[in-house]
Amino acid sequence: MNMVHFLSQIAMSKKIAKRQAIVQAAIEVFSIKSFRDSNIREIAKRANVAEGTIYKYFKDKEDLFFSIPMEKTKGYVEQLDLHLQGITGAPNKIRKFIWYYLHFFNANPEYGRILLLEMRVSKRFIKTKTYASLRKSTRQILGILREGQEEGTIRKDVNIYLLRQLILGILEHVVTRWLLKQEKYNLLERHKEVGDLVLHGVGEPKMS
Amino acid sequence: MNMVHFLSQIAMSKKIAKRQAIVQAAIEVFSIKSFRDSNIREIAKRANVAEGTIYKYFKDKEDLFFSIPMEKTKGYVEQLDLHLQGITGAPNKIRKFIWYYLHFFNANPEYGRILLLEMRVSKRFIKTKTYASLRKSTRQILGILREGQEEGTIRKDVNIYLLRQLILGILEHVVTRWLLKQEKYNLLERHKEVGDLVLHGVGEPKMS
Amino acid sequence: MNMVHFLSQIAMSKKIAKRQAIVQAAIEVFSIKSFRDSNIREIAKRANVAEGTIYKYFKDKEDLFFSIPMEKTKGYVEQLDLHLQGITGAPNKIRKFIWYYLHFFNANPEYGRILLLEMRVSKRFIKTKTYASLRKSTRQILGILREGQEEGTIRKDVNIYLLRQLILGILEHVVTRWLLKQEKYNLLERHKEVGDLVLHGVGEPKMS
Amino acid sequence: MNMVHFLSQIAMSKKIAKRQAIVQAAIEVFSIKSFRDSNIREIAKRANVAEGTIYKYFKDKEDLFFSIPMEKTKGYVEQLDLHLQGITGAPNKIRKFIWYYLHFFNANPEYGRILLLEMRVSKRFIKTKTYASLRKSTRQILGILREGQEEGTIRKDVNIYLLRQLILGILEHVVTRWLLKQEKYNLLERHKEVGDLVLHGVGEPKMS
DNA sequence: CATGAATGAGGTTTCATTCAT
DNA sequence: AATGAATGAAACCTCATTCAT
Repeated sequence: MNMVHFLSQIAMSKKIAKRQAIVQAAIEVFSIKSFRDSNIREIAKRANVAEGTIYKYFKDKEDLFFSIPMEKTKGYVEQLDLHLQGITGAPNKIRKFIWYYLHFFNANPEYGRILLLEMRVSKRFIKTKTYASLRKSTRQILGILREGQEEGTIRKDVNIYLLRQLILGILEHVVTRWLLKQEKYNLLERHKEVGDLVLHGVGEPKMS
Repeated sequence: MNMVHFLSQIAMSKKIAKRQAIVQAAIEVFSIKSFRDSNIREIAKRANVAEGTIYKYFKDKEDLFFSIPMEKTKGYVEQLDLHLQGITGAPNKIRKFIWYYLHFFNANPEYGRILLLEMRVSKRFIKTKTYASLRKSTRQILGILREGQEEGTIRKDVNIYLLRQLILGILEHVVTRWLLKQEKYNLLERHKEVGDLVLHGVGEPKMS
Repeated sequence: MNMVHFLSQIAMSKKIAKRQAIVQAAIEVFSIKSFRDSNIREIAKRANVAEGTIYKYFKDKEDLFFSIPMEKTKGYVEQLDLHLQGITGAPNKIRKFIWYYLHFFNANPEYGRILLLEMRVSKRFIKTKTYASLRKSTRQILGILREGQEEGTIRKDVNIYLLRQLILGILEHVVTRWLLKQEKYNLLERHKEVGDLVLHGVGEPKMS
Repeated sequence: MNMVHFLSQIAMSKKIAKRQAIVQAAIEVFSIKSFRDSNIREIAKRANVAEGTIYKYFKDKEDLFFSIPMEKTKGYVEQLDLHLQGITGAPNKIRKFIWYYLHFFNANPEYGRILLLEMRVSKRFIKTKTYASLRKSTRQILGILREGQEEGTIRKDVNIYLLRQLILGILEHVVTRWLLKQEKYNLLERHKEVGDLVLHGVGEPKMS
């Protein structure tokens, strides 16, 4: 590696670090107020950069906003994959999925507020590339459900797309309520119950 | 009834009508853009009143916004009560609840966008009186669930608060996706499947 | 005239007066700096109105800018018509036209700076309605030139469109130089000489 | 010539070349948008240099802007001199001057837009050294006019300063209109007519 | 009671210029 | 000498709210 290359690498990592700092500041600010109520000045102040600097890294305010899930999604998917490895049987995988979902937002409530309270309901967002890659991450759940149907642990007459909606629906609902109640309890408390409900339904318990 | 009283009643109903017109215009405008992106000017134009007039009926923009669910909630609850009458058994009542929920938003997508895409995730809103009365309407579902546990159609070891979250979670999720996809299909198509999923779960079908 | 009508007339004339005040302030500001270097704040200050008020009367900064010539052009054309009345013969009319042109800008140097130093060279301006009406006012000069050709005082083989360009060219040039030299001399001093030059050309004096 | 000197000469010509590249890029950019609407970033991009580099060669944006006519004027004057050589009689020289003026801008419309639509009307520009040297180039026309008066082809009672204004006025007017009309026709078409008009005036044709 | 003209604070974005590398 | 990241001031425009009529 020659000198120029070496120096450019340092410059590059500095740029990445500054970009990260801006995104982190944006997460903090956007999680308190809505997109419209947040302002660039405060993000710049928190990131310790000038306002104009933000526009060197992001096209505009919306670009910055929608850039937030990119990194976060990557980490989420990678970790989820690790957590699912070595687990056998769809039911156990579903329980793990539920656990990890709650665990993740328990650890990232600020990002949760942005993703679940703002972006999830934004007409603009669902046209974004970021949204596409986010959807991809929920696609793996379908694989688990199909696997369950093949191994006989999940009924074959269930619409797995709707089942996914049920799982995501209750998770989103639980996390959303938790966020709106200012995270006054530990989200993970719920994980076993949610798993039971999703897997066993509301009818009579199965004889074993 | 004397004349003055009579005239004042006419004046009163006129006032109520104008208030209604403003709220209706607000629903139309707030359902297109977010609270911050909507403006009073357009609401006034649609309601055929002057901008200043809105401030005779509502304290400020937020007051107008949060006034929207009041009327709507009243109609929703009344109709839901009627629909549930004469139905026996918790499972049937749950199915009817699901059907009515989907039916209501299928008929009121504009209000749906306001309630589910905006208010449901607003920190301010959950401190509102309106929110309190809205919650009351979802409280009746607990009664149905308890009834089910007593009559033996719902397992006694299920946390009914969480079960309510599951029901509301999937319904909100289904309606939210439908709204974001510009209502391109009929929401009611889903009602039977959702009921099956909630009631039977994902395990092996029960022998009858 | 009923009361409402009467009152609305007062309101109307107030609005017109305020609009006039804004235009006048705009003339003062735009004549000092270029369009881009001028700012709305200063115009508002000079007009004694709030910045936002300007946007009630004009769509945006450019709309305000291009609104300036409207009124002025009207006055110019009307006065010019009066001045040309009762004068016989194209040469005399041309002399009067030259005199009035110089007289007008001698009396309105601020407007001159805006029209001749800014608008005349603006690609945007020539697409404006205002420009169209302005051109109309220079069209009457063609009538005079045609009249001259018919009465035999102007050579028939001269391209009158080019002749108009010559007349406007020298007038614009003379006024432009005067404006750039901070109006240090009286513009009307030039009127006779310019007339001679345009009418007699540079060749040998005609024998009389 | 020693080695160091030789190398420094190469360095020098490289510097000159880079300066030229910047000026050329500036001409391209400034001819599209106004001085204020043009930006250094785009000029730097077109010149294939960094933004900061421009500030090594020019004090600031205005310095770069006003540097444009320097080179161009030099070429214009030199070529004009060549074209006038061997031509006898003021009228023929005036015709040639007109022809060359139109020819030059026909070949350099970008520079024309900068010089005639921007600089010519800039209060700042007329205080520039560049402007002084530009004026010098129009001074030679006075020599031609005096020559004409001495040889009897131009009337002695004509104010030659005003006559120069007439010639420059119509030329500027013709070229300005052509530039604003996006150069849709060939500018040189006009040259003979303009010469006729300037030389013969509008009165009766001279008997020959 | 109704109006709508007026306000002016506030926010996003651009861009000439600097300076450390 | 060249770079280009960083700066931060400046400006247009919007809009909720007020208040005189």
